[in-house]
Amino acid sequence: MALEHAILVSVAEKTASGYDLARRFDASIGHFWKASHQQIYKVLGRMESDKWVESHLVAQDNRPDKKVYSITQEGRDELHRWSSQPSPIEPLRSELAVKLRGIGFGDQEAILADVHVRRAAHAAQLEFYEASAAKHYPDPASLEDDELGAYLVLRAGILAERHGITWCDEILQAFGSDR
Amino acid sequence: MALEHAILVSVAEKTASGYDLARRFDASIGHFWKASHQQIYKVLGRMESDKWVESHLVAQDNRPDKKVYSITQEGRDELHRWSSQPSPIEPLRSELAVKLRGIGFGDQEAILADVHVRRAAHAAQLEFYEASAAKHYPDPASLEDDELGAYLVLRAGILAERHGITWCDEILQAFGSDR
DNA sequence: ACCGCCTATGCATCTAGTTGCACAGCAAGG
DNA sequence: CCTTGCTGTGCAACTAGATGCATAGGCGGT
Repeated sequence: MALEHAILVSVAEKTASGYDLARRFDASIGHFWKASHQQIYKVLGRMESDKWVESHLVAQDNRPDKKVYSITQEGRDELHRWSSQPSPIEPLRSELAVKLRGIGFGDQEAILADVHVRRAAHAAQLEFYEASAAKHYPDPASLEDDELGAYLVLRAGILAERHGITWCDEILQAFGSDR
Repeated sequence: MALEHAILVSVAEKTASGYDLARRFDASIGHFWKASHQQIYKVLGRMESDKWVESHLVAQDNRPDKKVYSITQEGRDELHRWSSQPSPIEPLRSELAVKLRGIGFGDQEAILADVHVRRAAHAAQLEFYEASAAKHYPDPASLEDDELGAYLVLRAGILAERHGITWCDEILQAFGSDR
């Protein structure tokens, strides 16, 4: 269960409310670990009872109060303990693969149309990641260790999208739909 | 929810018991859609009440009876209907990415050791997939459409493992641990 | 004046999937 | 003889996550 730890990393970088975290998950961490705001609030509650984080209420003008969370020493210890354990390799899960496997029983045209859409989505995401890399990490060779982590995560995104595009192209080419 | 459909494809290819399916999932489909035998039995039960499959008991010598499932017309219709819908792009989920993102708060040495292990696992899996491709699909250019599907799924596996290896290498190189 | 969107927090319900356990007979190896 | 492993089917309990709903004030546009 890594959502706790993803939140812990995010809160360790900078204190945040549940709402802030939900937005960060939409914008950055969420590219490789999705979470809805409902889930974030639920997990934050559990993390607070476990003493990994603590919160204080902050009143604001013209907007609702917010509960700002910060990491505790116990939270830091937990992060360190967790990072020293090996992480399981996430199994692949591809509905498209299942469809391809059974393409003889299905609707070939619809599947290939879907592959076209998927290719475009991968291409758009790749463009986004590459723009992000060019903007934030123009000179990767000179990064500090902690920035390096974030950069390598972005690299994973770039590699994954390229992999997705390559696969789509192979599929379309194999079925002669690459026009 | 694609497990139903993964099972449906497998049963459409060849009738099977729950046990057979569990083994197929271990050996082939399971490389891109994991399922435990408990889950398979549960889903088979639901599929039977939905009339997507039907079963009959087969007595055997020196081993327990088994319940052999076959696909119904309704099951075939459902497969076709399902394949004509677009499939959602599966979000990435990488615990290692979370660790890298927070490597400044964690145990760098342990994380890199884990990356070494992971690289080896990807390499072994790649070797397995490539051997499988060489054995079953020596001449990909001349495949029929239905074999093409299975071949392209294997290609996805190969591409994914290569992608995994590339990422591991980038990480190790970036942290100077590539020796 | 009303509509929709943003900030902000959360509960309730449902589903998919994991983990642990149970039963039962046969075969093979030490 | 005993243990381990294979064939075969399943239930029960739990957890993570998705989905839908609720509340509430302010802000900007038509």
